[in-house]
Amino acid sequence: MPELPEVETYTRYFARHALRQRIVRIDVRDERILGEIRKETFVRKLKGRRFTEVRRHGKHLFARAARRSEPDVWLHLHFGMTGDLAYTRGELPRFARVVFDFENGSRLAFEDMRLFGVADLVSDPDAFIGDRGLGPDPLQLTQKQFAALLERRRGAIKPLLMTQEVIAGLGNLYVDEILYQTGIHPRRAVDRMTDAEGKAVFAAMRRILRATIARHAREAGLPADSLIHHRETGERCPRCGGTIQRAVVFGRTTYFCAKHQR
DNA sequence: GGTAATGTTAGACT
DNA sequence: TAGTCTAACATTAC
Repeated sequence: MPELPEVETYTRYFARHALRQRIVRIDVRDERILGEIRKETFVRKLKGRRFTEVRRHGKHLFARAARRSEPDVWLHLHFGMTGDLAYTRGELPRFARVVFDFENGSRLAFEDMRLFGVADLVSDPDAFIGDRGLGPDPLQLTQKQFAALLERRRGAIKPLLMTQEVIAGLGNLYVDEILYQTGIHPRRAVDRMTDAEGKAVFAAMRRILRATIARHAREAGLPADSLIHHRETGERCPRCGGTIQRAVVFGRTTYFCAKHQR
């Protein structure tokens, strides 16, 4: 389930289990997950190294793999639509695509059923973020900076929030949730939003992301009156009694309340 | 069997 | 130019 809150959860999971561990073996079980990099290169560059730091930007995870007196290499993971991590001593997940074996006998599996994710290597995460043109991470953004992102924009709010080059980390589910909780229609033109609405979107974004990250840690979800539990046409809106509608916006299935989202 | 799925991207259109 | 749409990628679950 990889949007920003999930990738943040994977990052913490990585830190908890895989940090400071030496990689003794790497098993690329399906090369299609590697993108451009060759399997031999990927394995050769990581083997024998130790993960010393893990970072996240938007939906991207970076883990520094260090070896004394050699330049750092960073493992870069993108989780696509169905990516996940599993640290285990026992059975591997069915769709494990890359498996890192550690000195202590445990293994970290990068699994991804649909193979839309990527595992590769980068020399510097900041350079990667710059090259890719990724926007700022929503959790490291002030209200003022967020307001600046909306300035001089045409078009609808949902596509804007989904565009990783504008702001990095939001996906289909959480953008719908943010707009639902602020009462803004997904197709509302950005230049027809008030300053107060902009502030409300910013506040909801932070609130929802933080709450989701916090609740992932406890295996719970967003409150029962959140849109995420009612993503079905014809559902009764738990906030205003309106009807949940479905539309396609920016190529993605979008749910919203026809009554209170304007 | 048809459809849709939390993502990204190239190409085309307005 | 900026914004939006479509199709494609691979695989499963309903």
